[in-house]
Amino acid sequence: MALRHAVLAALLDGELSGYQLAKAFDVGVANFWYAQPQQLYAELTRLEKEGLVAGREVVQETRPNKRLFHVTDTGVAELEAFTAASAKPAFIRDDLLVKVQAADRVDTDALIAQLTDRARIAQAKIDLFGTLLCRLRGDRTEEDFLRHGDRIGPYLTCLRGVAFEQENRDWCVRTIDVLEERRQLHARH
Amino acid sequence: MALRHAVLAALLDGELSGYQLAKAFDVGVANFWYAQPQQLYAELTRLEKEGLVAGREVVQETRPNKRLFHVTDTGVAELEAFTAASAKPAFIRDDLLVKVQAADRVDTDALIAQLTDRARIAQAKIDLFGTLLCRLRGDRTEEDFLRHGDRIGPYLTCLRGVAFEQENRDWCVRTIDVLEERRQLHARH
DNA sequence: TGTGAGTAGTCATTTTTATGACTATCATGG
DNA sequence: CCATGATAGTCATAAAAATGACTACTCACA
Repeated sequence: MALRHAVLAALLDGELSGYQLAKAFDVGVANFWYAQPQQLYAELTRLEKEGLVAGREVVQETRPNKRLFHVTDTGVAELEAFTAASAKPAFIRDDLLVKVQAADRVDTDALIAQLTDRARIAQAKIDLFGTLLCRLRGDRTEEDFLRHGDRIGPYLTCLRGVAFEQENRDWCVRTIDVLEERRQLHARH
Repeated sequence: MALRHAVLAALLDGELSGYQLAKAFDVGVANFWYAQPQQLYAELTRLEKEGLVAGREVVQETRPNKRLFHVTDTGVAELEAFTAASAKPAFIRDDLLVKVQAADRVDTDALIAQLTDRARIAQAKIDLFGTLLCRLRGDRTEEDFLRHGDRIGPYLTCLRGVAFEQENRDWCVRTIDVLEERRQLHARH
């Protein structure tokens, strides 16, 4: 039960429809979780049945009606309990790392292509999160916002997301360098 | 099918028993994957049935017999294909981030306790990976090893693991600072 | 003499996560 | 006027990951 809490945490920002939630989770919610729309709708249904979120129907003229959800007091209590419980340590679990682990036995070109692609994606995320951070803190400095802002949770997780992606990009670039240098050394023989 | 390739990649280092493999995956194989022993035994059985790994029985006097597995040519080919296929972008998916996302609504003390704990675990991993890196490169410098070593895959993934955990630790410390400062500001009113 | 820890595994089941295939309506561009 | 893409979802099923409950033997320690 993890997506469950991710949904609750995401809904703390205000009322959202399943569709809007899906948009947020599609980009990874600042890298802290990722899920398909179907998973979110299913989770929202379960959460509502258990009374952790409540939805209200919003009738719309020009587009399909939607249901906006918010976290109930029971839901906040659940998040409290979740926070107090110990978290299992995080790990990366990334296909790309598996590929690099096998670097000595697989095609270098294919691997470099994957790394290049990943570096590009990471950079895009850095940019995205950068603008997101600016939007969150408004015209305040980061220091000021973190001291006095009234909703810093998303900002803090977003900072983690940026750091992760920078590290990701840098490691990809470094790994590409290593692989290319080895290729050249090998070619000379 | 992801654990599958992680197992194949891990077995490239040489013959391992399910039990040894479980030891490696227990610490996270340099943070690139994590799995329970039962999952590994099950995966090894499947892999053997499909001919991607082969095992040989080793009879032992003093302790239970074991089966050592190695990757077959078919297995290497599978890894090749896997490497060529595009990887889905990685994301963190960490309970702790979910908790921090909800920081403004949950108990600060509980959250700080979690962050402190995580920072400690991260530091332990940094140390662990540090010694692992030393062991992998022997008496060579990192540069020299990466240029001329003949098994650099695990070293590269381990570098990623170290960077990840450093980032993890630093972010935890920073977040704790922010939360404590806000608590003090709040207490004064 | 039994208690706990380490080695080496198996079987069954649940929980969680992910995918495929759908239904509607509206707006926009060509 | 038709195709595409956005909005707003549902239902069923597959795949992956995680858990619980076991067996069996050995060794060291108190």
